[in-house]
Amino acid sequence: MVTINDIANLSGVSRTTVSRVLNNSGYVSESAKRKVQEIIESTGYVPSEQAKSLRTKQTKVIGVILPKISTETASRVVDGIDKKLSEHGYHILLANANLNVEKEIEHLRLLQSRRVDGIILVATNIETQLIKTIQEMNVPVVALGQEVPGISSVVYDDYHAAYDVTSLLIEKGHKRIGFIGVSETDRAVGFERKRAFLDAMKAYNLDVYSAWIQEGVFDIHSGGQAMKTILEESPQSPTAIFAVTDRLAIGAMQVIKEKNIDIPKQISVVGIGASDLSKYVSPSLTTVDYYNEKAGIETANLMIEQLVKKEEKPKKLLMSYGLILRDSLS
Amino acid sequence: MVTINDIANLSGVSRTTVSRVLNNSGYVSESAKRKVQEIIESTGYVPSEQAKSLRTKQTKVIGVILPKISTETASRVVDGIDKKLSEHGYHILLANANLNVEKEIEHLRLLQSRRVDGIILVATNIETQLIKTIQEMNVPVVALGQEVPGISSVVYDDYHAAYDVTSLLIEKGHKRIGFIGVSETDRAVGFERKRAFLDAMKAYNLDVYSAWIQEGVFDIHSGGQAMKTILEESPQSPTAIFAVTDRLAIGAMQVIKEKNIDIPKQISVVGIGASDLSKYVSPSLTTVDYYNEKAGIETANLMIEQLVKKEEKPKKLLMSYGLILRDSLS
DNA sequence: GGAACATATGGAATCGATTACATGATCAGG
DNA sequence: CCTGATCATGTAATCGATTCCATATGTTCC
Repeated sequence: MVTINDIANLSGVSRTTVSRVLNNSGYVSESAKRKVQEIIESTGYVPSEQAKSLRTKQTKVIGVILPKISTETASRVVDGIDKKLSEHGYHILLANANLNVEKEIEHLRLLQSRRVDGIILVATNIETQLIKTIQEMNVPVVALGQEVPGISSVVYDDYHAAYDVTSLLIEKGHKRIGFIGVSETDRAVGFERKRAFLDAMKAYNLDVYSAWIQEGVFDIHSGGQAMKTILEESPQSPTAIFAVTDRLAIGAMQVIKEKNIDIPKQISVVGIGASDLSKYVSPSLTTVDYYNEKAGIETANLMIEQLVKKEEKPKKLLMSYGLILRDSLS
Repeated sequence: MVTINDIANLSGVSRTTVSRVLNNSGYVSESAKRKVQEIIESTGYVPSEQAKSLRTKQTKVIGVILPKISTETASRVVDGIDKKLSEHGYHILLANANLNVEKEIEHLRLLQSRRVDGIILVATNIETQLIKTIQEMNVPVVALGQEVPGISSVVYDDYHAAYDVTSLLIEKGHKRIGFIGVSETDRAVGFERKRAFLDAMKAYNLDVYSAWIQEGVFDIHSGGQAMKTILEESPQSPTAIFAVTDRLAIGAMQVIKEKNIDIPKQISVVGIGASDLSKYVSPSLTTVDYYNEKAGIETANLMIEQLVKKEEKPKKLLMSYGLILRDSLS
């Protein structure tokens, strides 16, 4: 591999001069510049960012830790992050935590060893050990999806989104409403959305039956299982189902349709996420758009602010959301 | 940031010894080892891969160039790639070409400047300039999705998949078959799948009407547009539609349903891709599973072979595929 | 004509690791 | 007691860039 020294020798100048040509800095005569560029061209020399980073102390790489790569949310978010970061010449180093907290911590260390300029943590469960690790590192970290104490984060407005969805159902006249959630250890999706649901029900003085409150695990199948339980374990069926994710909602819809219960005439269903799926299932699913790509962009923005403007104080950004009314609701 | 020198000073040994402890190599006394480890622990020292790579000439990073990040195919593929690469201690540096050939070339250079150990190119259109650039670089490159001359590639069996799908329709008794493709500049999706369709029609002595051959651009909407043209521009409608991607097929289905034409009684629809969507639209879509994650794994495997076993000779791997029969076909 | 300044270039230290080589101690075997 | 392993550690070069500082040559202005 050809190095700056080769270029220097071949052009008959010092590597200092070559460096000047490369970075367009300092004084270089036109003739020297031409000569050097000519040699660079003919040798196909590409300077090593490696070596440069070692000296300049910045890699122009941002590590992105994802809970899982192949999800719609993740890919939208990464798309947004990349859009913004690439504008500023940053690259993304990907790390897949695979829903595993230990791996998340391991990746933090790994990214640190790669001397990334910053780390974006697309978070699920926030654990004390994780927070501790983050605080020990002196690399800017920005979280997306869950609030992490002490660092900048972009969070979805889970509480209000879920509250609005529930209110919507209630205002449409529903009184018997079922709920399909996920484990409350997931603070945003599990805990907050459930809290909002319960609060809204209470605000409207509606009863909540425990048999109608079920839990799934983020996939379509478990949404169906939860729905089965709701339908089978109680004498009376709810007239509406609020599932905390689109996939859970779609699983529920499948089961409802299998039982020849009409959606939305007999049971309305709503989800959260505005997945591609939600638009094309039938009936189309009423859901909430979380603007994931925008969230990615905003997260990258916070990162850039910390890197470029040396912003120290952690910021918290609350994303807005949009209700999408479709046919699964009446 | 604490360096190996700091550790050396604090532990009262040379940095050579620290390096030995770090890499578990050479001779180090138990006492020295303990001392060094203790200091490392207490300072939270993380060695710089940066500096290490500069010396050892390998970064343990693989660049992955994607035509577009937020697609189902891309995320499945990346998932597969990451699974295999992480087993071998490699990380992924992401590059988004955004369906832009110039950006693809630009990213090749950028990745080269980062001294990645290899590059995986998830390809769409192969252009001569791109091939030239690849050949000039002395970094292992593996392509996925399209065959690139001179380098290892993993390709889907577009021809046979499309031929099988067409035969399937014909054997179900369909004679009037419409086709929704994409631009033939996309060799795999555009050219090969169309060629297979035409070949199969010919083999069964079936006529192909030009009004029934339409083109879209990879999204659901354009599938619908193509379908509208097919239905409106010809006196007689086809009894089956073969769309080269699931999204095109789903767009077509939407339009067919809007016109109150029954799927599959009046028109059957098939796609390719086995997208999540295909399973949950109604009727569910008959499609072809391309095993994207597996393809990602295999691609990573080829890369590992080149890196670890120093395999020189380019290999070509043809992926298998699986027909998924669902309700959109009769 | 010399001080002050702009222009052009190179020498050498530096970033944080690895590693070839040298050196010194310890110990076993003849 | 000497020889040659084996063990333990350190010195210094190296990877490929950037950058501070020194030096040399013009150029300008009083």
